[in-house]
Amino acid sequence: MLGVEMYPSLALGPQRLSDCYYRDREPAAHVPLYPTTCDMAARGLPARLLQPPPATETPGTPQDNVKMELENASLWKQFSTVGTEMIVTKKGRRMFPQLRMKLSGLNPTLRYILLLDIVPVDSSRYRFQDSSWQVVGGAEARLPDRVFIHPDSPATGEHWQNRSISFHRAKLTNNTLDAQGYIILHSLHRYQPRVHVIEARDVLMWGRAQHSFIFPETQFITVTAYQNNKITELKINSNPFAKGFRENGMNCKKQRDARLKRKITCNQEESLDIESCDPCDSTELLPQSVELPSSALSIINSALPITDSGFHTDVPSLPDQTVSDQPLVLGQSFLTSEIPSSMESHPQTTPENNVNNTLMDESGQLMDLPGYTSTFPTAHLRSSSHASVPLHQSPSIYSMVSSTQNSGLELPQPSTISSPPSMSTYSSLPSSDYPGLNSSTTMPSSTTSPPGSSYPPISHSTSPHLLSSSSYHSILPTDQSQDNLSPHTPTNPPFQSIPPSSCQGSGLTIDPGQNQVDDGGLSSSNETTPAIQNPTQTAFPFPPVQSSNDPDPTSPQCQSLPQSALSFQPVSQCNPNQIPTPSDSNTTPTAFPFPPAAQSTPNSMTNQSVFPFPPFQQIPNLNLSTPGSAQTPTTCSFPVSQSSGLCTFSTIPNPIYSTGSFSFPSTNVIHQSPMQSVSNTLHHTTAYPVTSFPASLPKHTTPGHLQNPAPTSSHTSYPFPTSIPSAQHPLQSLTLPSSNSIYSVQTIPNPTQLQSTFTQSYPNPSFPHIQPQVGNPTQITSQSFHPIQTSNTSQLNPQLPQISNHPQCPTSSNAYPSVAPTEIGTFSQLNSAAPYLPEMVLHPSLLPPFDPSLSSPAPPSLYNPFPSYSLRLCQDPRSSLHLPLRHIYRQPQHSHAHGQGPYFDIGGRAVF
DNA sequence: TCGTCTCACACTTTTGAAGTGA
DNA sequence: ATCACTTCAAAAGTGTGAGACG
Repeated sequence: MLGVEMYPSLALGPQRLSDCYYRDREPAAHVPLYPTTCDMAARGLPARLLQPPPATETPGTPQDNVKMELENASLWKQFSTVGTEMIVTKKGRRMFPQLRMKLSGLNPTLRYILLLDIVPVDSSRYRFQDSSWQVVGGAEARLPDRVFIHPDSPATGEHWQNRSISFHRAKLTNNTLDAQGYIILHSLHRYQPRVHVIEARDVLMWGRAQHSFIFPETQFITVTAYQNNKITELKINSNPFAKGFRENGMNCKKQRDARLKRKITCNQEESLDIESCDPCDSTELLPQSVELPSSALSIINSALPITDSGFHTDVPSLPDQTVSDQPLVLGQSFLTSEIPSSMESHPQTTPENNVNNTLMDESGQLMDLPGYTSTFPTAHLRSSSHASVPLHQSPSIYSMVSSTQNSGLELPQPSTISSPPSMSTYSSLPSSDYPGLNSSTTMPSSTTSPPGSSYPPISHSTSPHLLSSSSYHSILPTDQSQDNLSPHTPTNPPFQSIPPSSCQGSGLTIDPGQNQVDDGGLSSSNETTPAIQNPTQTAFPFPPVQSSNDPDPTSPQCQSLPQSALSFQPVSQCNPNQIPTPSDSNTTPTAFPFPPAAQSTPNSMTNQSVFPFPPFQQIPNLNLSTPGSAQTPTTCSFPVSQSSGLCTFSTIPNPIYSTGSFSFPSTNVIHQSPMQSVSNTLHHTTAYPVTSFPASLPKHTTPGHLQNPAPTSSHTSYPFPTSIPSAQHPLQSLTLPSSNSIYSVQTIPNPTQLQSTFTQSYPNPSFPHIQPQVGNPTQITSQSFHPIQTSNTSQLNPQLPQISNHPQCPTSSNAYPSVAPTEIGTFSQLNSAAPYLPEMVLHPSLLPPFDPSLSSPAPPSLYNPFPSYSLRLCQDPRSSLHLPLRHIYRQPQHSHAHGQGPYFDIGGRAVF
């Protein structure tokens, strides 16, 4: 089914939805939704429409405790330490490792939809140079976000909790014209997968309770061909489909070389003998016989001993590598804890077997060998405890921030969750959540930091100039970070402690040159790729594609913080300026709503000028709060971003929300968990940073630029945070102008602090992950976004401590508390670019999921159970739609036997 | 020339239809 | 006729390397 609230646009009242949707037994075809339009419309709608349907439910239900655990976190961490790369192809490529998680805390009787979306972590483009990922420029225009709906959706909480949930059918593509509904990503960009759990009481209604989860260790860089040999090794060793490339495999290099030789020899012989030889002669035989001595024998030798060895050998080595090369990575810490004892104990031998039985991912788990785990700090163990461990324990699990209504409820959970209050805030957010997302997106831009801000972290690490490399770091003064970081090192400030060398390998580094480039890019903002203009900012700044062209999308933009925050005014309200931009942006299909930098106001944000979008959402918010400067303009731009994200805040009318739930909620909640972790053993927060790509912050972000105005403080740097705020938007901004910064703050602890904590605790992940993405991921992960007064870093700092200290912080690092919706939003849009709205495509495969009889025995008492059938959207929604749903339409099912799974195309453009 | 992307290839796994037997 | 199990072929997933493209 389709969740509406996730995408605010969709969130319109049931009535509305009904118009567009209807249940259908038919296998669901892809149903792409175009949130943008929806969002737009939704915003225009009266608040009440947006509000969630009256809930019969009682708050306080288990929902509040919703937790998600990344089952194969150890595998992910392994990859993360090296720098996870995901192949993207035109035909679509599955992710490996797969996203496999376990949910807990759901109301067994309620139905939920699980969504997967992947958002850019920053607005940079990367290149693998000198054994590390370096920022080489601004990101390309953001594509319409697409959401993969778990085929089992909707299903009862019992259903989800009784099994591991895998998104292995989700495919990634770099084909911007993809009609399959796959998730479209740009190559050589860094992304962060997010999982959303949306309560679906009714087909028409989504998201009363929304929980979003981000696992920092799942960040990855998209590639068309693997760049890092270590990643290739890991993939081969852990992916059953790549068995053939293992040492003992039939398609291993030796074998291939041997075959090649054979061919060559054959050809030679043929050429020599061709005249005399009979074509029928088995060339193979000849070659083999000839070659055997050399290649064959060698192969045999190697193979024999190895057998599984390929795997095994590799495995051990990998861990070693990771360990040695990279000092501890955040992930590592997690790993240790997370890795199930069983896993650890696993002899190398069994991997294959296990794999067979388990998901492919599991193979990865197999990977987790003692050696590997050992790498992780013991301390983490606790937090990480993980997977095998009870949910809360598992470090991997992130507690969610629920946007759920109930949010106010408990959250007793020790480990993950943030204080209840925060929860409540989120709850209110539901819709806001997304908004939050949006904001996040904006953030990147940097509100906090100007262009640089978004990448601040990077800057640090990579370039001395830059602020702290990691997002967190970014916050820190450049100097500090710089000092610590080596140019090449991934630069996560946190990881500074880590030897550069280690970092280098996997860590991302920023290109010194980038800054320049970025700048240039910025100047050219108009160009198709905003990102380019300003890497950091650009990314975020970019308006959602949709917005650009579509009114819808634009609307979001317009929505820009101000609106959303304020009240989701109709698009029309948006700045004219902004609107135009979108058109301009057209650059990508996604077209960024945001107007060129010029539009943006210049004020506070110097950079902004460059980017149409205010670097940070915050700014907008700030602006709102403080009328000032350019912000306004910026806000406009932001809106887009906001809109782009899940955000649809507009839909959400929650009072709380309005109140500025933002700041706190997200922060509190989010933070807390992270904080907790951080403060204590976990460092989760740190972990997050780690996960995020460290180093590579785009140089472009020049420290100096922190446009931000001030309030955000953070210009310093936490772009993300800023974004978050923006997400918060409107409401928050209003209430908490400063709050904006808050996010940033929360999410991003002080750079310094963070650094200290993180770095200490975690080595850079090999991943270049920039931490922070902070903006996004961190926020999310950590949840942490405290309502920090973004304004000053200094402020942030203080907060940071708090965070760490936060009593509530759950011990288990592994468990990731759900991210506050807002945060999420930030991410998605996030960071970067958050601007675009996601496209949702519903795959046919979804349909089946629900078999009431099969699924949970217990019918939802609260509401009438709706049929499991997948929803069918209006086929040609567009025509009818005056509303948001217009975009929804039905896609043809996949011919593939294996359903790809449902995808929603949030973007404004049609899936086809 | 370089970086990036696409494609065909060989291999493995997964899937689902067909066959068999109870 | 139904169900469970096995077998087999096709489809799909995977990394590699050559080549094309800009």
